[in-house]
Amino acid sequence: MYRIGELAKQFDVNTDTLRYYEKEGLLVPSSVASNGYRMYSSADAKTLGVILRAKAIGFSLSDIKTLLSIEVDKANKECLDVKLVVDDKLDQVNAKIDELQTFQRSLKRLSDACCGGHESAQDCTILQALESESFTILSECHHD
Amino acid sequence: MYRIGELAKQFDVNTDTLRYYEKEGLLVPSSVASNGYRMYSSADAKTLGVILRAKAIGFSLSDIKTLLSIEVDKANKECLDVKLVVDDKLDQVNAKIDELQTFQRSLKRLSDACCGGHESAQDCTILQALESESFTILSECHHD
DNA sequence: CTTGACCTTAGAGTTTACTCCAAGGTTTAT
DNA sequence: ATAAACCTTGGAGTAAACTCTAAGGTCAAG
Repeated sequence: MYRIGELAKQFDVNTDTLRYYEKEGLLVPSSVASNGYRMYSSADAKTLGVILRAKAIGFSLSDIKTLLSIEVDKANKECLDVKLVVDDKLDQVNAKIDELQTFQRSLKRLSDACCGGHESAQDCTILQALESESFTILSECHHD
Repeated sequence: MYRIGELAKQFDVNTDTLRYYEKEGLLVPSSVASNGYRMYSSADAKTLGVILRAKAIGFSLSDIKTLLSIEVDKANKECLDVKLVVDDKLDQVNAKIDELQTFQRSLKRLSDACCGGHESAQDCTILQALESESFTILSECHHD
């Protein structure tokens, strides 16, 4: 059994984070001592490990909650249930990457077009592009 | 001169958004009518265009504020000043893409390893991976 | 017996970019 | 005259995942 500070130190998180996870129903300490202190079992510690690993690969706390609820009722769940969560997140991540790559292309085009020297910004191609109403086309142009 | 609702309709934004941009110092209407109505000039409209285009390519409102402050003092600024903002944002976008691609690889590996069928989740490879302390290595493993 | 390190709760603050609401004033049309 | 469609202000609410503060209780060491 660990007190909150011990568990927090072990996993290098803030004690407030653990209280927050409890409030969110992700990690409820398996018992409470007579002095009111939260007491975490090694199963709790294992669960925290799962939470942090899931976070590290991009799951939101809400996703993780779903995953943990499947975990506790494994016997009555199917692989499909688990895979759906993962594939859903994968779709979100892919969509976000696509969006950022669109940003990236536009920014790179702006950057490459600009001399970046000590010349006056009066004629800066970047500012001109941002002022130009036809610039939006750039971010949607797919025939590079 | 446009009233706030006219400008909002023209650019398909909420009037509250325009008031918010004003509060943030991004777009201050060039005059206020005697009845207290905000009056936007066509220069203001052009600035709004710049703001929305900059937003569309991934700049935050704070970035845009910097860009606009350069814009109004173009004569005393250099191309370098502008390019630094763009390159800085490009670095941030690239970093975010890298992070998401790490997520993507981990998620894809999880997904691919799981049958996704109607089998019991008891032996699901995804759940096993999340429970395994050595799993973190996967997200950092570069020798595919 | 007091100091310091620990723990408790409830609640507020952070960030970003809005969005909504209430209560009221203005303008235009019928 | 009155309704509809505008506009004003100030302030609260939203999402996500914490982080911090205040005021106080607990515990071990010196």
